[in-house]
Amino acid sequence: MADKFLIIDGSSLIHRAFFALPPLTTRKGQHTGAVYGFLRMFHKLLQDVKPRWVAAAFDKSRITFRTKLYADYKGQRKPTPPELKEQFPLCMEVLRSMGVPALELDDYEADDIIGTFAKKLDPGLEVFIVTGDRDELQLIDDRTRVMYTKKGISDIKLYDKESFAADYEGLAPLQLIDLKGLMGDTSDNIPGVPGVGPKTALKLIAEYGSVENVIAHVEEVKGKSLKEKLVNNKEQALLSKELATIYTEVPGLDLTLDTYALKPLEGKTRQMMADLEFRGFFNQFGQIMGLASDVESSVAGGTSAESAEPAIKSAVSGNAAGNMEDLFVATADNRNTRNAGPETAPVPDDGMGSLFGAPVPAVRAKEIGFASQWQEVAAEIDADPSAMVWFMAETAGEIPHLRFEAARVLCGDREYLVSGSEALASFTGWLAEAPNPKGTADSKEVFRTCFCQGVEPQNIIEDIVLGAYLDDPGRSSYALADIAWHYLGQDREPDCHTLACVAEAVKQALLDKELTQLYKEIELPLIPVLARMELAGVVADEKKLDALSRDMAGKLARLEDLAKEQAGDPGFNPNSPKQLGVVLFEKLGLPVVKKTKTGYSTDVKVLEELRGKHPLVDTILQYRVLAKLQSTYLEGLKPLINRTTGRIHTHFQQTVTVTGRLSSTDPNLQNIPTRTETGREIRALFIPGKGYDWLLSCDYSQIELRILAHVSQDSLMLESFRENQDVHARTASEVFGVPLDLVSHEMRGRAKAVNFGIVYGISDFGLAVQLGCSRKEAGEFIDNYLSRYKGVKEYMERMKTLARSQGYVMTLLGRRRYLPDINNRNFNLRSFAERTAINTPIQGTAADIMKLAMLRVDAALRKSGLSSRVLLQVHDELVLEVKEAEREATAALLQTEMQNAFKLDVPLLAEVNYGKDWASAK
DNA sequence: CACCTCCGT
DNA sequence: AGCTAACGGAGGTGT
Repeated sequence: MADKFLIIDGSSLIHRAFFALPPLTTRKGQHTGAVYGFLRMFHKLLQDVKPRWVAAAFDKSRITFRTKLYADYKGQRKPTPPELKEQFPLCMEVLRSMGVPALELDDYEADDIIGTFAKKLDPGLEVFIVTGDRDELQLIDDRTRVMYTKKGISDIKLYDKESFAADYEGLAPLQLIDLKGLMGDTSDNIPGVPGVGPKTALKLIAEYGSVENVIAHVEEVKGKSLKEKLVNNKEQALLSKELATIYTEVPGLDLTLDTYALKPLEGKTRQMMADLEFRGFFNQFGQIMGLASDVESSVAGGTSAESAEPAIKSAVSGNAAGNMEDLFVATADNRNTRNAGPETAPVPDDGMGSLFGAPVPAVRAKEIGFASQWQEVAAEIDADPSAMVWFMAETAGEIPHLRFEAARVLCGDREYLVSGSEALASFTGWLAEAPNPKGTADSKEVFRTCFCQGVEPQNIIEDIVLGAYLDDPGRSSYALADIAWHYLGQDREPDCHTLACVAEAVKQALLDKELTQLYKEIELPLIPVLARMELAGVVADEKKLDALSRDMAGKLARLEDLAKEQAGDPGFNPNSPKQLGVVLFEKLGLPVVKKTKTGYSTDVKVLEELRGKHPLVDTILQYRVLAKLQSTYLEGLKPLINRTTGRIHTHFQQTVTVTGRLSSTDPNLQNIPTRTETGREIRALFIPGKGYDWLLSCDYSQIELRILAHVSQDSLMLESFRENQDVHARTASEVFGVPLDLVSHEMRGRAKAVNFGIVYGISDFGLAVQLGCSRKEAGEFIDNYLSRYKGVKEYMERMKTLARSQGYVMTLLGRRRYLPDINNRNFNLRSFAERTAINTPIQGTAADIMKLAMLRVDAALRKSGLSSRVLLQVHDELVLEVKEAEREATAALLQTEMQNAFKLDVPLLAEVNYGKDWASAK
């Protein structure tokens, strides 16, 4: 095989790494997340491609040669965040210290440098280009392949001529420039032909081969408007093609191969990695690139305990488990209390996770296709009832007919691949019977599926996705592959082996952080409860929904006509904020109240101010309210009514919010309208299902403020709740200095806003906006409040100090949230982290308590033998459907369990209401 | 896909 | 000097 030359598009990859990975800073505040991600990727590439030579290319400035040509094009590049900008030179420095030339030129982009390499290098070499920029696919030829990071930094697709053709309708790589000529590329300031998107462009180029040929045959093109566009914009198309073309004749590049040969690492690289706090990284690269003599001797001599030891360890185990975790945790976590990470998972090198397509596992899984085969396997597994079983199941079908479609099972070193309906049915039953402890990745789906099959899984003692979420709820993804990347520092297939390896790391992290109890006693047991709620679903009265929707459609049509008339434009779209902005502020000349990033703001607040200046404003306000209700809650709900059950089955997400709350999707049933009259009509569509008579709702009263009273131990607040006062009125009385019985409605309203503000981590500005008063006035309210509620003030300070010193805050049940920006030099980021430090313990504890309550309610209902069932959770409210005969018993049970879910230093109050629909259960 | 707007706790 | 109340999901427009 020919020797390989690897060319790295440094600019695009660092960019990718920056957005794909969590931010990371050194103790000194140097941002290193993108450099870290880049190096991680580089390491992987060295492993997988095994190049003999490596070069990296960078853009010198963001606006360069080709884009300059069209610098006056209306679009502008988004500004590069400073945290990212500072990492480019850093990365080049690291690469150069490793002996990898990092090239940048004044007049050429990284693309051009790469293109020139690709074309000018000795034709006997194999060339690999790695990039996050699709443009570079045009460089593919017989010996040049492009590794394109499809998403994030780990999902890499290797393109050669064939795979390019497969993705681009049989086009040759170079025809990409023709495609760009027509469709343009906003991110590169390439205009293309307006109105021609990827689909049309692909069709045209597939047919005509090039932009020039499309223009030559423009008369044959079907579609009048398309033809017109092409004719009117032919110069622009040709220019766009030119802009998209990578220049491959960059002069003055050093093409001597020796310059790019990989060399052993020197001490300076080790120093640099240490400065960046990339512990362990140096040794990983060292294993591939070798070490120069100055480093080897120091390792052998054991002068540097920090790096020498891991070098030996990872050399022995042949993997880098734990390093990744160390690195990420180093920024956000409490560095003092963490123990050393590397003893996490033994990661067998099974050859998985190659960048090049499906890897072959070391040991093939045994395929199980018949029930009898599974029975044999089950007997083997059950022979040791303490043996841990890891499994991953794929499900198919819809509620109430969910079923498993395939399952992978790992027990010890035996792995099975179960398929076929009989074998899977047997497997499903086994989940409910086997004594073995089991672990998986998304157990809610397992429970849902098993419940549909009439069985209840037993001894599911691990859900790794959930565990990873508790370890750090702020991550952007909890897909198994991403979790594996995080904990193991490797690209891994999301399979049982990965699951088992990651599990060790996750379990250890939870132990270290004292999260195991929250995990085992609350979050895991909650899963089947959520699964039952989802399967139960809730009935929306479809007839009324249709009627309401028709009614609404009529009103909307009339308002739309009116709006068009008032705007003086029959093409006016009242749904378009952009068009509205033009009409209001340019055509009608109304004063601009507020601007958004991209234009005029037309939100409610703005329109309210403009009310009376033009009749259109009022029309739009009315239109907006109805349009929202119509599209989101009427038309939006319709397709989500299950055709079999006739009910709406939302999905409760347990690993989304940073504070520990649940979220609800498809549809979101946690934001059904309630405030306006029309809104309540929508809420009233939700009714008890067949066999039930009432919707019963129980909600916590002021739970967040009660938690604030508890955690702050503020004497006024404690007293207020212990005496069951109206807190907002009491606050008004304190802040405005009037006796409780003289508090006016308005004063109470303002005090209420202040109380909310406190919970959110108040600012005078925010409160002023909320109250519609001056900032000064708002500031005085706050000062007044804090001088009366001293304990609250101390609490706020305490949380900020705590966050600053340990890097995270906790809820009462120990749930953590990391605040990496708490010491950031950027005022806005720091302030945000400070407000979060105040809010999260409150909001998160409320979420904890609600979860406890759900477990208690679920258990108590089952024990009681009542047929009432929980359908929905809306943060501080549970909604159940109940039979008339069980109404009072259920209400009593519900209230008791909710109020006693957790012991605070003030009483927890929960109020029950019931009705024939959700609106009247209030 | 980013942005705006708006629904809830 | 400038920007600021916490946590979410969804629909629509326009690139």
